[in-house]
Amino acid sequence: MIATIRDVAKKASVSVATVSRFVNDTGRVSNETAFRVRAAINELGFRPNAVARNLSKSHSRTLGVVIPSLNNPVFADAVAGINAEARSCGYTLMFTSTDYNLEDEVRTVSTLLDYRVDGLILTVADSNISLIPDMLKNAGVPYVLIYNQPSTYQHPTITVDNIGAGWEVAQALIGLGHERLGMVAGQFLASDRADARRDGFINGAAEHGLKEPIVIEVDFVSPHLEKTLAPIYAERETAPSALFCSNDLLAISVIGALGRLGLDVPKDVSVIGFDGIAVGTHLHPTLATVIQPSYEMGRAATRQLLDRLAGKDCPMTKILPHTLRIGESAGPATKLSPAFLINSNQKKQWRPSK
Amino acid sequence: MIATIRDVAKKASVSVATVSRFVNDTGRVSNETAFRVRAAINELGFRPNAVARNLSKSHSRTLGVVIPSLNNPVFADAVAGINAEARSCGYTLMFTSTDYNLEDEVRTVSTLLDYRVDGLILTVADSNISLIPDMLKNAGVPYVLIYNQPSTYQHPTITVDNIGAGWEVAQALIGLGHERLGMVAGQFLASDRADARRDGFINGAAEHGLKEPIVIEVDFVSPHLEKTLAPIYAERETAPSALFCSNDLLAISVIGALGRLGLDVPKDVSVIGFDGIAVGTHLHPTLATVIQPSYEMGRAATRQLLDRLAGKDCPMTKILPHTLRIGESAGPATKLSPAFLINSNQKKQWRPSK
DNA sequence: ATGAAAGCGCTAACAG
DNA sequence: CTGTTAGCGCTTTCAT
Repeated sequence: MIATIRDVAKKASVSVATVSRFVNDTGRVSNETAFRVRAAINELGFRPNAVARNLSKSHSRTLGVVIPSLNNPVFADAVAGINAEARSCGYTLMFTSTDYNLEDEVRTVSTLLDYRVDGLILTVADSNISLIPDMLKNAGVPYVLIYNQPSTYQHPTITVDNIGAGWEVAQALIGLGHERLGMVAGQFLASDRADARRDGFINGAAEHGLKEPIVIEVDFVSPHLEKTLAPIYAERETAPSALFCSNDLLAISVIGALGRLGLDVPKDVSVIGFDGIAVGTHLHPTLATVIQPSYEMGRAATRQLLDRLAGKDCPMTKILPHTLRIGESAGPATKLSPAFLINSNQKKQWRPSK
Repeated sequence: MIATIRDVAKKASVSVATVSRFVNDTGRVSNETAFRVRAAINELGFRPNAVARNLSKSHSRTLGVVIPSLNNPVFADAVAGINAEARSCGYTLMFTSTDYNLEDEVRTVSTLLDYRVDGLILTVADSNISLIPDMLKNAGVPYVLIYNQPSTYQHPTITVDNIGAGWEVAQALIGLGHERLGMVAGQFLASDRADARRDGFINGAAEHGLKEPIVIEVDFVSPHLEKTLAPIYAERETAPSALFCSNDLLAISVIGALGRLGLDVPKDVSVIGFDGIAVGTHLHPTLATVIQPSYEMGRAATRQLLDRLAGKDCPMTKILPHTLRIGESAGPATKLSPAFLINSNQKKQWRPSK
């Protein structure tokens, strides 16, 4: 069995109080006593039991992290940021992913609460529906939402301007000459952030008098995507010449599906995603997208939470800046002509001007 | 302050022992007592303090997870599997990523040990160098390595046959007519598994009398890759016609870099990765790769760890099956001719026969 | 500067 | 069936 503070005390012929003081550097300890204690600790390989300490003090130096899925790199990046910041402040993470399962969400938060995490960082499926933020607020447990876009700013949140970004995407696409816009949203459609992105996008389109973008909802990524897109692109004259996808993963799949339908991106259709996941920059064509500073968002959320724990009062909502990257997957609209029926293989790729 | 077991006991006019029995369903409690206790619990919103419980019992129902990086989806997938299995067994995860930093590795493991996790699931940078497995073994803390490929099987490990897979890749490439093979490895080269993959690959090549594949080592993914590859592909006659990358992320970058150098994959160069990350199937061309059952590996590791905790003795090493997927990024070798200097844009893509 | 002792919230004998 | 009580390992007054 691993040595306890009592073992150390005995071996050093001091009281446990002294050992405790030495270990935590709280209160004076004479030099020679310190020497003996240090020796005992090393001999015994003593490491203070954090569980016992946590029970004694009233905190755990532990943060709960709950996100929908690690599958999406955007969350993985945020967790990396959370991890970095938390560790550098002496906190360790209790982590769970919920797979967008509402019940799991509350179950997992309850468990984390049982472990008495000092605070929680979470992105819930839909912050306008989830009971969790209110539950946390009532319980008096510090927390901050990340990525979520509550319609009212009553919960601490780190996010980007999803509406504004959606609007910018519309502007950019219109600027490239596109007139028939579409949006494709995945499981995220039932999510506050996807909603916001769509609203901004549709507004942007409306502002230019374009007819409302069609919204294509897809349930699962892989096989259905092609089937969903096929009928739409059977009629090229009416099909969107530019597609805004609610996230990068989806955008990548859409590009693939479009390719398999014989359509070239960006020559035939422009595609733009959301998130700015790293892999997008390595693709060919590179992925046009709205970049969220995910890692930074993770850090910011952690910092805010820690500040809150320290009693500082922080701004309720922090909007981090996003960046629109017009990668190669988005290009100028080309006028449709009967020629579009001919599968010309010229690779005149449009490249963004720097 | 949140209610304690004592508050409940008082309100229900019973002893704490009875409340404890009721909560943990250990020992009989009369119906009417149960009724009162339940009422008190609900009224007070009592939730047992897991920290206190953990101190009392000698376990924490907590598992430590340490992996190099969440940046690589392959780890994210494994963590998802760990999360699923652990949660279904009532365990929660303490998570940290180390960014391949050796010092961080031991620091983080120490912290996890301080929190008295019941066991650890980890992939260390290089299990043949890391002190951690031995440290854990000596400390008597249950653990299992995942993805690692220790040269001697003295640590519980869940992995795939990296050597065999590397060998198969060589065979497959040779079967496609390739004679000049190359391997490109990233930060992973200082890793046991990348080593194993390379060994298998080189052996496979040697078996067919091919000259030893060149090994291209790259430090960072993004910009340097092109610079590294450029001089090699300046001389097409000697440059590898097929590249085996130590992981999928790297393979995707290589394909991108090659493209920017004016080389087409798979027409000019075949590229095959390792891991089987999901995004690979959505690319165009789809990524050829060795699929590891990452999610399953995470689950298997967790199950094995839990079994070990339960006292069952498990096989030291468990090798899960991998699958070679010849995606579109790997195709038949084309004989070089002076024509290769001409940038012909025919899109005659090779597709794997099912 | 150091020790004694009372908790932190819960579990688990041991009595009754 | 239920209550008493002694820990679990550490922190923290309060004395000395």
